[in-house]
Amino acid sequence: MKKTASAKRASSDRPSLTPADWEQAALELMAEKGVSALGVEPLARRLAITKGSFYWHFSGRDDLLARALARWENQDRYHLKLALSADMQPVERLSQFVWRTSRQTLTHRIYLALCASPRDALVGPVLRRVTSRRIKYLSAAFRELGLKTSSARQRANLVYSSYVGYLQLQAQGLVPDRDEPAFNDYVEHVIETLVDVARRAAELGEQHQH
Amino acid sequence: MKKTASAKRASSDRPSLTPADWEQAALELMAEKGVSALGVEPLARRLAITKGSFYWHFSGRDDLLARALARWENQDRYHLKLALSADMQPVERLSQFVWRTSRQTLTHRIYLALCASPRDALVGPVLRRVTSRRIKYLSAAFRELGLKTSSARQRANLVYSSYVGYLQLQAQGLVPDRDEPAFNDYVEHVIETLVDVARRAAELGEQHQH
DNA sequence: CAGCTTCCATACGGCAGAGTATGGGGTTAC
DNA sequence: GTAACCCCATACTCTGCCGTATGGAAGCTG
Repeated sequence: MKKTASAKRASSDRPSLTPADWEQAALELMAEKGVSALGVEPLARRLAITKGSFYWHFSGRDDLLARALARWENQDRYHLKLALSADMQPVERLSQFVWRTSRQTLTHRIYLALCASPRDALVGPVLRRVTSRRIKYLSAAFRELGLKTSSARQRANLVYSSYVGYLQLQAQGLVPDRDEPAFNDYVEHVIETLVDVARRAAELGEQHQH
Repeated sequence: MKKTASAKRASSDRPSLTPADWEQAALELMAEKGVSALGVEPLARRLAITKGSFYWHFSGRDDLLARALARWENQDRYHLKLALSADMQPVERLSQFVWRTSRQTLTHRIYLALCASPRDALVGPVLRRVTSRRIKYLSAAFRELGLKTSSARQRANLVYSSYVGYLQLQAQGLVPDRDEPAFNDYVEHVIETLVDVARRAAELGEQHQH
């Protein structure tokens, strides 16, 4: 039952931090205070430990940020792969995407934090890759729905823009929380406007083709 | 022709900075590097002057930020007032709002920077007020279009979310620039999806009422 | 038990920025 | 002309963080 190579100290009171622990704590700190708030000493204080530990695992602040971002990107890619492997109809997939926005999960809050620093040399590339992947996912779903390539991409951009904007309004506290009934109404409004209409339009196009 | 009370030094080479100069420079710096990058010494270097000048006009960094934000909020409120006073049909007003997104004007870039720091004690209240005002403007336009109060507010939230999200994608460089033809296509797609459909639905409701 | 590795604590030097103190040049007022 | 005021430069302290150097406790290894 050996977990990792660095969990050897079983008798001590504290189980010796792994790099993964530092990366996860870095992601949580960024989700709360933003990318610029990610520092070595603040993070060490948060973990009730000193810098001596950090600089044994990492070469510096940029190293930590890069590895934490890689960790997050892998998680996000894994989630997308799961969504793709699940055999659902396009409408279900799109609805699922919209509904998933509600969950104030850590992934979304980190994405929001990264959006706040798009010009960062380390954040920028990761952010662009993740965003592109997600938009491609949406675009494929709309194409399966029957839309042309250009229309599907435009609709995907629109849906994704409204997703990102909703995260922003959520951060400002100007939008109903997910436990309120008004939130369900809004999500249904979004699906009706951006998904169902496209489906009906596509069906209309099919009728014309027949 | 006395401009302000502090433009007295006419014979010297440099015309003596006013508080408005500092505030404007602060807004431009924030638009480029974000709210957290707004510091006294960096801004002084930017203006080729020393801190001694700054601390004569302002009590500190927070004072500058608060006054700069107030300045920006007034500008934004003025623009909204202009848009309201212009007698346009609701569809025109909504289209104008969408089209205005394209202009990479300073106001939009500052709004983007503020969105990145919604939890800041000074930024948060200003940001919420401005966002609420704009959404109310959109909601009123949709109500004039014939939508019910709840539907109009939902649609306004959706349009505004897509606006904010588009700013974000624009910052990531993942969206066509406004000089490319693809941009015009996209904007027309947005208007078609979020404005025209609402108009037709409202007309349909009117027909039912008749 | 001696020796090595792993992981962390402590202490230090260095830098960047905030805020303060003080003086000085230029302009206006009388 | 001189006194007062406006605006800015210079020099200073203080704080927070980075990165490094070094030692030490705990565990495994023979």
